[in-house]
Amino acid sequence: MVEQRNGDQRPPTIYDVARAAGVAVSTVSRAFSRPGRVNAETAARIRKIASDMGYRTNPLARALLTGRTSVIALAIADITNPYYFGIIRGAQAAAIDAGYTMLLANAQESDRLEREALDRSIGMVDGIVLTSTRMSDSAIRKMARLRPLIVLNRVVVGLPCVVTDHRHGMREAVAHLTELGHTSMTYVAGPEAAWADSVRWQALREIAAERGLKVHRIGPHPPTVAGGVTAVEQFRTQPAGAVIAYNDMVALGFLQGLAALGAKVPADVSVIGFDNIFGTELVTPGLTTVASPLQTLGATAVRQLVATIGGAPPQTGDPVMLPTRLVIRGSTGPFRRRRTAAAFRSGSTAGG
Amino acid sequence: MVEQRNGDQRPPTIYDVARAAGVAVSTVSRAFSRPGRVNAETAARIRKIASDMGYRTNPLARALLTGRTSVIALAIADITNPYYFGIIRGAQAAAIDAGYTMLLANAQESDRLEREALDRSIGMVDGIVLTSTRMSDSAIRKMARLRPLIVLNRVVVGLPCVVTDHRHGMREAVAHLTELGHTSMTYVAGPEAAWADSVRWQALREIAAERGLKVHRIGPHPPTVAGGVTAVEQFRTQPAGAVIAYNDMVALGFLQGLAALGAKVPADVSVIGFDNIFGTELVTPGLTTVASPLQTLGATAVRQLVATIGGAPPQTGDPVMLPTRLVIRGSTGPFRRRRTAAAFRSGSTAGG
DNA sequence: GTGAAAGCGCTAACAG
DNA sequence: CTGTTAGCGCTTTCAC
Repeated sequence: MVEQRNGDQRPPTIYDVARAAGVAVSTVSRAFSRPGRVNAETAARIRKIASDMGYRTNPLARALLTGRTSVIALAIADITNPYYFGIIRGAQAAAIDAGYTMLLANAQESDRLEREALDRSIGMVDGIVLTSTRMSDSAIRKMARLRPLIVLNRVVVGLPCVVTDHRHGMREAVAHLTELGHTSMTYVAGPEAAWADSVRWQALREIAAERGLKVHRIGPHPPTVAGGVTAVEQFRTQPAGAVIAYNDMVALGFLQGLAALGAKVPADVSVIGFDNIFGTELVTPGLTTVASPLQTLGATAVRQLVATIGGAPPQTGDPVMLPTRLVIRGSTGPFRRRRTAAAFRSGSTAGG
Repeated sequence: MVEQRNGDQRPPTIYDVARAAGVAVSTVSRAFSRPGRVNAETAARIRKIASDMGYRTNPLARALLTGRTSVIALAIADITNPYYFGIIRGAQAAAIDAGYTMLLANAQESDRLEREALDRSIGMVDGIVLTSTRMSDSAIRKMARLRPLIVLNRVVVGLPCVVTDHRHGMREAVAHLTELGHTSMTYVAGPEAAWADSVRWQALREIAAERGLKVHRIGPHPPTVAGGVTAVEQFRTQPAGAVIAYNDMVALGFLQGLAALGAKVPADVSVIGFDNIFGTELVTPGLTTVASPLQTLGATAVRQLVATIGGAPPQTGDPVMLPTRLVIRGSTGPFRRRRTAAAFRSGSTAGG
């Protein structure tokens, strides 16, 4: 009703620019989005005026009309976990490349919180990347019906997924230990709900069967440094010369626990982790680990999502599988039966 | 022109719900936003129908009208840096508490990228938290005119700021070293552009003057592990018994560099970092550090921003200053002049 | 307690 | 090449 636009504080609209330039709003709009279809001079003049006025197109209005916000959501199981840093970074870079902005939805390790966060943001985003989601398959499928969606670190049949080739990684890890003379190894399990844990453990069992190795599983343990520390208690009752941990956090904790016990790494026990997160190269000895392609994981997921948003058919077939790389540091060494046995002799806390 | 709404795939709108319920759209709208002003039965019926249809209000349309998106942007200098994990986490939690969603803008350590990311998202957010921004004061002020804004880890006069009390933290660090008998210390500087670096160094100089201590500054060095490693080269030409590093990343790298040289920590050199990031407790020896209240920093900034968005007057007076806490681990110990001298005797690479 | 109607700022037809 | 116009889906007066 009130005709006085641009009253005072509120930002200038396209109408204000049009009026100032003496052209129609559509011309202003075109001057920005399709410069080719406007007289070059006019376009330049409009742009000058617009920038002088401090005009910026209102992305909300545009999105309401076009249905595109150029924002994608990245759901993360736990922002605190260094594992996700690489993923976030890769995703962010790919998003920027494609002209998208990233909305971060932290699940805080909770199914409910993840759902709520996504529920809030789903209306504002063009697509979703679910990372190590805690949601059920059916909940994921429901979301996928609302928006293009891609699943990271989990396989959901019928949806586009990007995963790491844990099986191959485990094969490399075992080969490395075998070369060092180890024939018996303990797997320190992570959370049972974790997709990666079941894949890794199953792969280890199969490989052990193939090669005639002895494997033993302890856990489950929380996928944290603390979880690794406590795992040592369980381990010492039935020690082995080599330990493969669910992930680096657990491995790092395990290393700490061993040190507290006075056990030497790798002389008494060899330890391997998974992922190659920040910190694994800083501890002493450095942690040997099966590196996940973290940044590539994030970037691949985003790129595929952006393609889907752009109209490409979603890759609902086999999941995209990214390769691992074994990073050998100081925490693995030759098997020495006597040292191992001595280190964990009941009651002993003495080391080298 | 086409009357066929709800044609096929597109989500139901408020009109669809209104039609299905046989009421006016305004009634549907009220049923959600002001349940009190609608007949209770009717409201319940409408909500039932809406949920059955899978209706969800379009946040874009709402935002276009109300001018509120319930999204805030968090600009981060470098997502890769573990320093920011705690801040992100605290910010995220506070945002959720207040009913906001967080948009992450990664600056990738670049003034330009930061500006671009913010430019893209500024239209979609109700407010902005700038963390360790690389932008100039004037650029920051310009942004602040567009949206409520809060500056983290830097003081910009006239804008609301949240910072850590580095001065006090440095005082604690020096007190700790002094108690251990150190009277001479080296400061390993971070990037010159970093606000925290200048504050920390200046504080150290003042404190040293007060107490009659000898301080020496080397650098600047990149605020990374690699930066710390290379700093050792410079340090060994003029060693001291105690080192205060710009931050934990540098300190961690410094520790590595010392180990490579065969120097013992803390017997030959004591090392202190700043921030207490992930990893400082995992290295051997653990890093003594001046802990920053990372989560509190993020949460405080967001809470203040949300208050401002809600109409509270922005706190443009003195910056909010949050306290540090000295975390003593194994990297600091008593001063031993001879050990230090011996460890860095020119050409020597042998340790204790 | 409910309905009708006017836009929020923008873009995409459709005419000229 | 440019102008006119009809909405995108929602909330908010203003009537009844």
